[in-house]
Amino acid sequence: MTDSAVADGRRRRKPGRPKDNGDLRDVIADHAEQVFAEHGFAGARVRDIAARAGVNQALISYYFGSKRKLFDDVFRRRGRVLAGHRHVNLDALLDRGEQLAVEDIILAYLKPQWDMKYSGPGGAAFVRMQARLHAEPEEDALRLRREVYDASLHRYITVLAKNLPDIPEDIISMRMAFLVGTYLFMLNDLGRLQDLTSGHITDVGKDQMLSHLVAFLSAGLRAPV
Amino acid sequence: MTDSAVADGRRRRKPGRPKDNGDLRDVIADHAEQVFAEHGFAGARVRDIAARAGVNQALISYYFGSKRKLFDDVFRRRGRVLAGHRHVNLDALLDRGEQLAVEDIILAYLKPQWDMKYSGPGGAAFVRMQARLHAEPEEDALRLRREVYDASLHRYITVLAKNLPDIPEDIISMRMAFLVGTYLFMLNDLGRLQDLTSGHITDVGKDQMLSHLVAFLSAGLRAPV
DNA sequence: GCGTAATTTAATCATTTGTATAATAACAAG
DNA sequence: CTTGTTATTATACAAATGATTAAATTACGC
Repeated sequence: MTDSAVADGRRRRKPGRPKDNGDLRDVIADHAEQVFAEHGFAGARVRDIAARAGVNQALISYYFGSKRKLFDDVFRRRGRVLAGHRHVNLDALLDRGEQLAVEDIILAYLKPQWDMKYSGPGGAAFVRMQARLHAEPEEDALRLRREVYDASLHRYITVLAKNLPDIPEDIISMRMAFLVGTYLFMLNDLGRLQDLTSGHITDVGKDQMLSHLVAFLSAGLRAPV
Repeated sequence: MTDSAVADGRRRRKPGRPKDNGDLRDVIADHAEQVFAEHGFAGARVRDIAARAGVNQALISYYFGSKRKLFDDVFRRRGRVLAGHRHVNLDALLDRGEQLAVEDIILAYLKPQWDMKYSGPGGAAFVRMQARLHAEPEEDALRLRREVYDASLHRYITVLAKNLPDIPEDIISMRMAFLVGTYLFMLNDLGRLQDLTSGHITDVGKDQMLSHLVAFLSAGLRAPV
């Protein structure tokens, strides 16, 4: 339901450039995000994306070249935003100068993803795309992941290492990898937490959940070697 | 010479029941496991599975009915084994009677999965199948997950709650959900840990990795509320 | 030995899928 | 007004896909 002024109203039968030229490219990307999130790359159907975006199927070849390029494009778009926020948050922390708590650093890393998830359907879809991409062993997927995550994750590891002098940087690296798994898995669908635990978790709000997660992960990161 | 029988003189199998029935059903299941792990459900091709198993494509319909049923079947097969080991491990712990350490409980839960992963190609494939299945929002996938994980996870939560009286059972449930995400994500491909951390982790053996993980998760579980 | 049921194959079917092509309309430039 | 460029559509296609069919062959109970 990402607004597409073009999507519902008009049904032009004849080909040709419409009067109100569009950023149909963005409309396509938005809907593609949803479909890829729901079905994964292999499961997504180009026809479905085109239909939901309310455009002709050929348009997606026209704008993106191929299904794979569309996927990469959509993923990078959000990925860059995410990485940007992470960098900004860490910079802000470092500017404070004081000694940082592990909790603050973890929160700075997690919060952008959290906010993105709840920023709208597109954000939630991106989280699901990430979870799926992390389960793909293919080379393409690997490159994309590295491209998106590498830089900011590395900075956080360095800062954490400085704040946890008793723990070797190797271990911190490893634990940050644990962390990525934990939050992605969970953010992927909060609702599923209930399933995993047979309905025990019901009335925990998203903010509360985030702080629970930060507490859990911070304790793990600090665990004595 | 349009006779189809001997066109290529190689091993052209005539139809019919083979002398020694070598349970092709299991052969198919084994190879299906691999293919589903590599490409996910949607990405897997029935033809590919049949080809790798060295059987005719129709045979998989004959034995399993459909692609989806084949997937479920394969998944359940391993899932039951896994759940069985978890139950056994926990029973053994409880029989000891003494006060249990959180580390022991976590290890009892994780070890079967670990062992399975390193028990052979089938075990490793199953781990990847799990990671993929957990990223699927479809209803089918959800039911299957519940069916496999529910019972044993629940028991572990109860035992943990008894051993961590300061932490409400709700919180333990939530943290166990975190735990599932953490270990699945990581077990999915140990090699990828290196990617996530830009090659920082190299010479950590699988046993060592397991104890690192147990330390991390136990600390997280024990974190004060 | 014989008939029947079980197992396996080749061949094919009906769709689905990603992509390509040609036509057409809006718009800009000259 | 003509011409060219760009955005969009309907249509089509060749390849791939999950499933089915009919026949072939053998194991096995009687």
